[in-house]
Amino acid sequence: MKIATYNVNGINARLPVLLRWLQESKPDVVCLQELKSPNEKFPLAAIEQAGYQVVFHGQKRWNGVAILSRYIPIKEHSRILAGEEEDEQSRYLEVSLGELVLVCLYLPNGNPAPGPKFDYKLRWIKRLITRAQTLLQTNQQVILAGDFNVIPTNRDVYKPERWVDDALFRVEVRDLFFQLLDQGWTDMLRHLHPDQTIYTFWDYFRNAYGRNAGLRIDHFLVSPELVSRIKAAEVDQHVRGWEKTSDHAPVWIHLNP
DNA sequence: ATGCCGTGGAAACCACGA
Repeated sequence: MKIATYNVNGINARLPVLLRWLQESKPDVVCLQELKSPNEKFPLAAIEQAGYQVVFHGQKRWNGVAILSRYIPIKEHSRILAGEEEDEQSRYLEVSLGELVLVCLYLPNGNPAPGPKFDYKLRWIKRLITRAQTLLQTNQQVILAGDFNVIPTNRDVYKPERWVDDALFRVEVRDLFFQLLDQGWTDMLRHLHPDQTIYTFWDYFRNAYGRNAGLRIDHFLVSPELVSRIKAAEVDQHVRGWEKTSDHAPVWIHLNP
């Protein structure tokens, strides 16, 4: 089973690219982030016509997450990450697909740091840590996938020294990310490519993609019993080179039965 | 080293992203 995550940066603006990539890559399950669309404007018919059933949680201007599945019925658990009642940003979708529990997440960017947005990011990761611990304790097969907006280490960014004060790379954020990993999750892209430079995002300007000035911020974290079943984890990097493309590239894993 | 680009919504600019 091929499971992908893709920050589309606007589902309606990205629809042609998304459909082209679905046709080419043929993922069985897809987590989407940054829909930037209210529910009533979500292009449901086009995605269903491409062969997917969909669960989505849109929002008027920003954020928004969705899960697509070709064969396995999606059973929604939650579209809320517990721990902050007044949080109305659509950034979390937790479902089950057969035996598998899948979380699609869009972690806050957090810039500028320090500031209220950075504080919100730190609180959001702490809430995720709490939920992730609960999920691990159920001994289910769990995958946390999405745009974490966290650069884990120096080799996940083209020029680390330029990013030390950025909310994606600040030490508080990375400490929390590794606190999450220490619960027992495996960062699958890094696990299968320990020495490779891997990026999933390239800025639109300064020819960032052409210069390969990228960041690795889209991740697959998987629970312990799943690790040995995952035979591949890759970035569809060429999609970032398409016309009218997102600033993120799709990322995927292959899960053996 | 910088939202320099891209998107959406509202209103011919602004908020936001990373």
